[in-house]
Amino acid sequence: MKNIREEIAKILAPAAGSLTAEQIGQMIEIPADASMGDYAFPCFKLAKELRKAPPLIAADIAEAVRGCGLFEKVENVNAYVNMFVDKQSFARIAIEGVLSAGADYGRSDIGGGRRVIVEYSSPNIAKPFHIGHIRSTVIGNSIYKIYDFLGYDTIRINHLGDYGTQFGKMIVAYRRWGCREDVEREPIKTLLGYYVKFHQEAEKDPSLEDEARATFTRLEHGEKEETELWKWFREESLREFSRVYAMLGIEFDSYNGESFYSDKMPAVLDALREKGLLKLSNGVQIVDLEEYGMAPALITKSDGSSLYITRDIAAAIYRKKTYDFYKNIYVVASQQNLHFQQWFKVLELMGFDWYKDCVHVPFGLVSMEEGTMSTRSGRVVFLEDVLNKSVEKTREIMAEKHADPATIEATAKDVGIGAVMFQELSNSRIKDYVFSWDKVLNFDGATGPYVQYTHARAASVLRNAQADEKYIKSALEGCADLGAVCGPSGYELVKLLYRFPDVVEEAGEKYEPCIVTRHIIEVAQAFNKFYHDEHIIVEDETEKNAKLLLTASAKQVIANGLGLLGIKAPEKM
RNA sequence: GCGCCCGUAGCUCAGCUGGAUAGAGCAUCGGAUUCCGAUUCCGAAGGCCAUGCGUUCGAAUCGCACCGGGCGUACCA
Repeated sequence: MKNIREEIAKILAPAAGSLTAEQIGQMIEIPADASMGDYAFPCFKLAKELRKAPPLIAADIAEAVRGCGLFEKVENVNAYVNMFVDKQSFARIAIEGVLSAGADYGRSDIGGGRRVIVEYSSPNIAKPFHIGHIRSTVIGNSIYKIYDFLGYDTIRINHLGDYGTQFGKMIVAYRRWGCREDVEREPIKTLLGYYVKFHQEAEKDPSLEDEARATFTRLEHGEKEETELWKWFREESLREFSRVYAMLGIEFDSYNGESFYSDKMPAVLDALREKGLLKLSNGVQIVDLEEYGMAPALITKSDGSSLYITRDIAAAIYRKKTYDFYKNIYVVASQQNLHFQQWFKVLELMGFDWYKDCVHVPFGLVSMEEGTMSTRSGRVVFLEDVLNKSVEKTREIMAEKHADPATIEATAKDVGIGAVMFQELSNSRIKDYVFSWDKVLNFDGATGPYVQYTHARAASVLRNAQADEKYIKSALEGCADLGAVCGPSGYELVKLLYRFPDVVEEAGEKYEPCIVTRHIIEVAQAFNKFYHDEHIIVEDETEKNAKLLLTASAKQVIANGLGLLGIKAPEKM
């Protein structure tokens, strides 16, 4: 597809002093107000070099560029050169771009097949999947899809929290108060109950904590009884998690969690020792990071058992060896910022120059009105409950709108679950938020169902016009006049569709799926406005075909965008 | 205490690699359907962009200070 910004930059370059076309390309703006042009070039920066007032420069550039065929109109307003691209040419470039690429529109090869690891979700085993876990899961999934789309060779890793002192606690609790049948009947809720009880009892009797630590140490040493219990808890938990992943439509290439690196830690300790990085402090082995303004990194506990930074270091080294990554992305809560800084610094001190390729992608905290979510106090909202309620609500709304039962059956899940995922991907990752049932079950305005509805509506128009793929393809070839989609609302939509590939790229650079989310909301709004302003299925063949091409393009971009968010785009709802 | 993050309309948030008049959604009020799907669309109202100083032709955006909130800060992850 033709890149219009580059074309313009080439045209401007001869008149813009010593700036290169690339520099100009970066300076070209898209004005907020369409009456100021499709593209604009501010001339302030040229004033020094050309020793002339910016408005005069703008006038000169406008004059020089005016004759070129790409523009319908060129104006100079104060220091700006405002360029109005010939609408029909633009519409043709945009629509052909979308429809010829189809589901691949927005895909690129800037990744060049380089390998990128995305670690996300990574729940703690034996604890329920609650609403707080959805963030890493859904954001990470979308980042994976975006990187895949950008041409990277992408690996998805679920770094399960399946190790550590918490399992010592669980085993201790199970031995004291546990019952095999209960666990088998309802594993996670039962295990959670033990975990909660452990903390209640430990307040009265702190020696339980020591017992838990000792039990984890036995597990780490491979003691048979502890290992068997641990394996059992792990299997039961994974079975429940996979049910939630199936609902969300999320998959992984690897479930190698913390325990996987258990046998790879002695090598890490050796390497640290060899580099002279290990120091004994209060009976604990640490890496001193004081000169970097950080608290020390705790490598082993006083009883010699491992801590999570040690496992994370081992995991990073293993991944470099196994996958030789170009980029190693961790989608983990912002609470762990310091942990990541320490960890990456230790990698650097160990002499691994690829520490620079490790990226922590943090996100904000989900809390409840009652306060921070806490598994051990039982103050949690289960994700599965949220998803089920959302699907139920969707069913009710669809029934109210007189959708037929077959459609409800086919799409209520996609819409209900999509609504929850969409909301999660609507705001900047870093924002904290307070969970609210009212909010999560609100489908009005800029929500997933709104965007999906728009997609279904576009699909419906195409069905009514009997405009299947074949029809659209031949219409594209035969349609000489796109004037019908160059009215105000049609052209706004055209411009948004054209920008989609840039949007995907930016979302990848910034690790921000919400950039995609917001863009497809804009596309949906623009399409709905177009739909209201213009009648699509009209008598005149040329006009109708142009409008159908735009409708098919909008539908495609919405579908591709939703796809990058991991959300389905229903044909009917 | 120290470190990191957040502060924009009544609420939830975009905009932050500086650029033309600061934008959405929700809520409120008022409109639009003999016509392709009203989970729609249009309009009104709503702002010392937390505060102060600085840098700049130009600051919501950059720097410093300060206030408010969140998170983290040695044997949990």
